[in-house]
Order: sequence, then structure tokens, then C-alpha cells
Amino acid sequence: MLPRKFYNRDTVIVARNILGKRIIRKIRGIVITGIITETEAYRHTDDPASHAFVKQTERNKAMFDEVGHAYVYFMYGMHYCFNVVARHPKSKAGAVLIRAIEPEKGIKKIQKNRGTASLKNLTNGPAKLTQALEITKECYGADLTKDSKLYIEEGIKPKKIYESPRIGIKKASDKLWNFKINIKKI
DNA sequence: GTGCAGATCCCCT
DNA sequence: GGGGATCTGCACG
Repeated sequence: MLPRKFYNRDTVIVARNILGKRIIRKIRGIVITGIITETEAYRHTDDPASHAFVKQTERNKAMFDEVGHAYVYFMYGMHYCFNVVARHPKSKAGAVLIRAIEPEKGIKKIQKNRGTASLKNLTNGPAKLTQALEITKECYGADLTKDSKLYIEEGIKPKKIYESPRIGIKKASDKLWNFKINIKKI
């Protein structure tokens, strides 16, 4: 799996470099894996859109804690989103939102969790992939650098990375901190 | 295919 | 007591 130091770099760098990596989720003996295809970077004092921008609170404290852990939060009354804590050593907070993955193993389980047989609509959104992988606040703070029920390892090498403004937020839309790759031909 | 309403919880002010 | 890093279904055309 990816070492701690992978996450000990600028959040935007990690958001780009984590594309193509493989996320592994184990649920009661069932293994689900997928390739990370879309991410967003959320930093600290220079990023008004970040949860960490105002100050440290009970909800966002994981963003200030050790890198390589999970930051999971609940929103809109029904959805979870999954982030990986990552930041430059000089920064106090930061996280990379995992917005989409390309499923590899455990597709049956994913379809069951998502309640659909569709293949295209399984994990192509931040709340969809947490539902597909059964990521809830139980996973808050989980260490992603250890072999456990949830971690990240090496994957494929992306060719072209596409940059855009981050999705669904109003602030700091000038920052092109949404990154994605196209891996339809693996 | 686009657009909008509704779901409905938790943390912060 | 407000609003949010979203998704789905249904309406319309």
C-alpha cells in the first residue's frame, strides 16, 4: 500500500498523484477494489471552500490530524463523502476528496449496496462510491496506509489528467482543483 | 436529455 | 435554526 510519505506533500500534488491508485475495501470477507478516477483538493487557510478554512472543529479535526487517514463527513441528510488526509508538512490541514472510482472486484456487492444492476452508475460520484463501499462515519480516521478493512495501494499509471473547477461549491471557483482521468481502456 | 424538488441528518452559529 | 464538497425520480417535451 502507499506509504505515509505519499500523503505528506501538498494537497493538490497528492490529489493529482492519487489518480489511478487502487482502493481496497473488505466487508465481512468480501473484497471490493476500484481505481480512483476523480479527485478534488481541499486545503487550509488559502482555500475558502475547504471545511478546514474557518477553524478546527469536531467535524473536520481529521483534516488536521496525521496524513494518510480517512476524513469522512455526512451531508444533505443522507450522504457520506470520503476524503484522504494529505498536506504539505508546513500546512496544518488538508484533504483530497475521492469523487469517483472505476470498479474492479466485488461488482456484485457494489450493485447490491447501490440497489441497481447498472454498471455505469455505480461509483461515479462521491456519495455513490461511499454507498457502494459501505463507507460511513465508522471509517472516520481510519488509517489507509495499513492492511485493514480500507486502504489504498498502487494502481495504474494515468495518461492524461483533466483539470476543472471543483464541483458543487460556490467559493474559490478560480482554483482548478478537480482532477480526473479516463480509463475506459484498461 | 434537462431541470428541479425532495429527502432528512449533523455540526456549527 | 440554517445550510451543506449529493443523488434520485419525475415532469416536461
